[in-house]
Formats: sequence, structure tokens, C-alpha cells
Amino acid sequence: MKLEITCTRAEANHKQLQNCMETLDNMEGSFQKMTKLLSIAGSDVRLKILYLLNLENELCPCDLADILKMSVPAISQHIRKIKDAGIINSRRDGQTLYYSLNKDETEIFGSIFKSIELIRKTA
Amino acid sequence: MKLEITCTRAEANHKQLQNCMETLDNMEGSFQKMTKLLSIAGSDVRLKILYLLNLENELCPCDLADILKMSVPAISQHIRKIKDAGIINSRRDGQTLYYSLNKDETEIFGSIFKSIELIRKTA
DNA sequence: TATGTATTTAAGTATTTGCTTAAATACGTA
DNA sequence: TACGTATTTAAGCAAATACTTAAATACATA
Repeated sequence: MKLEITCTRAEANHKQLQNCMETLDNMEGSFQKMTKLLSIAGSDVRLKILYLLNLENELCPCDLADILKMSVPAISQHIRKIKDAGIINSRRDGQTLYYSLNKDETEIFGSIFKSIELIRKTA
Repeated sequence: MKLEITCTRAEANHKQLQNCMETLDNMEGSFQKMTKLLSIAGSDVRLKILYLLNLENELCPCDLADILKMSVPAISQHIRKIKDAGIINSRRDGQTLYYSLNKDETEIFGSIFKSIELIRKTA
């Protein structure tokens, strides 16, 4: 583990590196939050769950299990992760829990969904 | 593991679920590609590497190790992942390898970087 | 050629992840 | 109350991840 600037290249600009460090330090909270969102979305199953919730407005775990051809507990555990991150909300109707995107928290997902559809067109 | 529609809610709309399945099937490639990008970006260290490359245009592993206060091999292994995904390119100058974002492949990262800075302002 | 620096690669390991199965909880209804 | 369905939670395990240290590779230069 290194704790100081050790790059000995003649051209290494230590002032530049120092600035980078300070920038990151000031943004630590933002990076943590974005990393959390992206690590949630960076799973095939969870990205599809998010996409489907955006498409259909709300779905229950059982629907998602059917659509994604997975067990209900597996889906439920993905949902918990997404919910813990504050990305989705639930509404109960009898025995059924309906999950939906919390639009306030998820501006970034709009771009991601658009990008997915763009890949489809250009591929 | 389930392989058929088993949701027995009275209101379950099997046609809707079927449509969802077909939509996802048609987009499988797009999802794979986006999942790859997001899982790369969904790590604190890698997101910072990408952000720094965007900020500084190009940096060497040694610089990144200094800025992120990590060992060079650790950085190098993250770089390899990012490179394998086609997100960055390298240019050699003597013993030093300079890495930079491959702008063609990474429209989505622009939104992510903007979003990170937005969090900073609103938080 | 021998030595030193920059980087990558490989091997080892602790942690995290994502499923499975089984059990618990919540709600509706006979 | 007893039973059935929807969902979550817990325990267990295999696979993936992200470091560490040591060794290999690439290049520059004396």
C-alpha cells in the first residue's frame, strides 16, 4: 500500500495529482452514492427489474419471477437490495406487494434506459 | 426454478407478462452490454478511475495509484477490466503507459459524471 | 550486457455475491 | 380458527471479486 506520491516520471505533475486527490476528497459522498446506484444497476437481473418497473409502472415479485424465469426468493432478495438503496417503493394490495420506481431518486436511470434502447437500434 | 407463468392473482395480466418477456428477449444483447458497463462503473475505485481519465484526458497507472492511494498492481488489475470492456485505450511513451477514455463507447458515462456532480451540488 | 523503473501477470486468500431450500410472516377466506 | 397464497427472511454454499505479494515483461540507459 502506498500513501504518498511516488511516481518518479520526469514529467509527472505532482501539482496535478494533488489537485485530483483534493477533487476526489470533496466528492467522496457523491461517489459513494453513485457507486451504490451503479452497483445495484450493474447486475443483469436488477437492471431488468428496474427497466420493467419503468415500463409497467408497478409489478409484484411474483410477476417479476415469472418474467425473469427466476425463483421468487431470488427476486425478493434483489428487490430488497434495490429498496434498501431507496430506488423503489412498495404499495400493498391485500397479499400482493406492488413495487414501483421512486422517480425522485433515479434521474440517472432515465439515461441508462435510453442508452439501452440506443444500443438496440445501433447494434 | 420456475419456467412458466405461475402468478395466480386474479388481476394478473398474463398477456402483459408475456409482452414483458418478449421485450426483454429482443433486448438481451443490449442488456448484456449495459450490464457490463454498469458493473465496471459500479465499483468505487473504477468509477473514480473513469472520472479522473475524463477530467485529465490521460493518466498512467502510477499516477492513478498515487491519487487513489492504492498499490500499482491493484490499479493495474482494475485497468485491465476496464480495458477488456473496451472503455479505455492506451498509448505508450517509453516505459509509461497512458490510458484515456474511448469516447465512442461511453456516451453513458457523460450522464453518470454529470449526475455525480449534481449530487455534489444538491447534497 | 547489466541495472533500474513502469507495468502486468500470477498465485493465494478473505470478502462479497447470488443463488438454493426451508422456515417465518402477513394477509385473506372458508 | 385453520388453511392457502404472497412474500420475506435465514442458512448454507459455490462462484466471483478485490486485494496482497512475488515474479515476469517491457523499455531505457549506463
